[in-house]
Amino acid sequence: MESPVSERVEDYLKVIYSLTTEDERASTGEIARVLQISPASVTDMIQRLAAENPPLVDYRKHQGVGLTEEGEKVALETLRHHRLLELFLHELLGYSWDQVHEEADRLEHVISEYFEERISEVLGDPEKGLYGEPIPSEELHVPVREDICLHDMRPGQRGVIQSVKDDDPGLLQYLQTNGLVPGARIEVLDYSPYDNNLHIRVKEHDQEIVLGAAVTAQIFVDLQ
Amino acid sequence: MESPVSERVEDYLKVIYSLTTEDERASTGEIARVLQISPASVTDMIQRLAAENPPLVDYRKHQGVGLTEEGEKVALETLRHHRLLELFLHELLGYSWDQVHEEADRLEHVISEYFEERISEVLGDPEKGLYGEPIPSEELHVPVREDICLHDMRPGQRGVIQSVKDDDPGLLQYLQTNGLVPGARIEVLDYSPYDNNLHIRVKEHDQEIVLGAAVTAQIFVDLQ
DNA sequence: TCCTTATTTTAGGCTTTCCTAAATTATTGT
DNA sequence: ACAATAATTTAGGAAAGCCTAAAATAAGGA
Repeated sequence: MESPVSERVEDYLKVIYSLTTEDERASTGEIARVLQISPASVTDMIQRLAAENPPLVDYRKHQGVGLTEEGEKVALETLRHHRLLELFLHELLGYSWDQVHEEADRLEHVISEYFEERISEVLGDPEKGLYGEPIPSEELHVPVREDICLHDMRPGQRGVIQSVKDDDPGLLQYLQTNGLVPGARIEVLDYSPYDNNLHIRVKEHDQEIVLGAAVTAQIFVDLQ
Repeated sequence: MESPVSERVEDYLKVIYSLTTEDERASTGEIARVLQISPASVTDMIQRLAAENPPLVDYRKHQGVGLTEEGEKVALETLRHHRLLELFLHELLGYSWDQVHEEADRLEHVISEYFEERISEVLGDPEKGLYGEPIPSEELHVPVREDICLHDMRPGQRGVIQSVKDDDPGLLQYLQTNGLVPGARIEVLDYSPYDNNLHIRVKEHDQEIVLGAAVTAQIFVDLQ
């Protein structure tokens, strides 16, 4: 009933999962940008995923995609692998923060359930990842997301902007023009301990920006 | 100059390496049997490998294949990954002997050089694998193979028959008909401590056979 | 040696996943 | 509302790996 899925399909589902929120579907273009391929290729794959039995995504022309229950299951399984691997590489093999992501992205597709179990046990069945993000449980329940101040985020962390303190209209304007609005997906690229600046990427615009503490202290983010 | 190679190509090169000896090239049919695909597919792939730049195999129609220096480098790198992974899974993650092989076969293609370094260090830069086989060094030198009596081999070990004591013509005949000749690749499947019998598989014939101590004591094997 | 049998290769095709170029559908500014 | 622009989809095609059936070659026995 559950046919195994290719590594590439896992990649697509993972991206769609991360691009999707309560009431927001993922668009062809966004997926293409994240995966660094052409939009046409994405349409192609999406249609195949929707035609699977059971379907892995819910697709309607020109209206983006969402995951079905089956698709989400696969995405969460992959995500669990990823998070456990990041922790494992850091804690047990001495990887630095910026090294773990790439390795985990390759390993997540090939480790067995047994490998997952073993490293989970060795790590003490953690519920939070290297960056504080929730790790889906073995039964693929996702713990509630945690609100964290952007100011406290560090390189490698990714999340969705949840709220912005709206005292200063000028600041709000500035944030708006840079896409730093609730719902925006961001990733911290670099941190400077000297001036407390954060170098971040705003996924929507595929744009990078450096923010000072005065700004980062006003923004709250759900870790992904 | 060194273009990266697909996982499947690594599989082919690994198999050709294991099927090749001093003066024996690997045949299309053998490779097909090991990889469980059709001979036609093997010819196809072999020809592509020979057409690479630089070529990874040395191919002449109807005369089997051998590895070029480049091809051997890739095979040894993969083999090193495999052996280190087996050791790692067993020693650090508590895998049993019969569980390590399959997992290592998948992981060997995706771990980075850094991962290799890290587990090698954690394991104390070992030179012998889980089954006593030589592990290619970081510079891809293969330690000299060790001659071991089949009688002393245990489940999971694999090797190539090197020599057979030829006192007993009847025994020789028996060994011959079962493919137990120098060059034959074998794998120990089971060991019975009560009667000292070994249950082994002869790869060439994809045939299994149980041998008593009287026989196993006469056969010498190079561990792979 | 010559014929039968076994092995290898060629030919033609299929599936995945990607591409570019062209066509279609949405969105946006006036 | 409607034209210009942006996003998406369709069409046609390529490379990697696999397959089966048929053709070519090698090996072995009388």
